[in-house]
Amino acid sequence: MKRLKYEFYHRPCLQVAQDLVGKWLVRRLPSGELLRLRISETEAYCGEADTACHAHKGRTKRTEVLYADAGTIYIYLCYGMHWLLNVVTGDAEDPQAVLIRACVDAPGPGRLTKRLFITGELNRGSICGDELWIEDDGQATEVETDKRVGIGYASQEDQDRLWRFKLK
DNA sequence: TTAGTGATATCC
DNA sequence: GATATCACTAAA
Repeated sequence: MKRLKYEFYHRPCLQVAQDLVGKWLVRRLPSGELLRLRISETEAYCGEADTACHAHKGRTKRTEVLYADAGTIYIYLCYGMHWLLNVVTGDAEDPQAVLIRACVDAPGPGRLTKRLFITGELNRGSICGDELWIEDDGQATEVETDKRVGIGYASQEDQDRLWRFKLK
């Protein structure tokens, strides 16, 4: 098992999103217990030019994290009850991120975070730290693309982009 | 299909 | 200050 480092995340978000499929998301609980889930679905949100990206209207208190350097964790509360997990990619000051949408045995971004006890406390943390990280088992994976979901507010053009990546 | 839930952004 | 909106889920 190889732990993914800064260099992995310091690349264009489309590439990172694709490469994260099939990797292992590892969570260390305060109790010390380790939980591992295999990532089965991701989505890329590619900066201010992408109207589906939270940062497309510019910097706000909430999107500030997206402007941080690669490997920063971006977590926010959706619909008042679901924590969604993202990882910042690319250069600092370039607000792009990858949403971890699902793992094997944990379909849906909200369920995934619930299963791993992930909450807003981890927001702004590092994905290379000791609370949450991602490992590569070296196994080859087949990835298929699809349209992103839940972004009806974005431009038609952006809604049609195949920026969702799934384990085949 | 629809209700539930609360932070955030945007508008007074 | 108020309200509209949301990268969702569970129950029916």
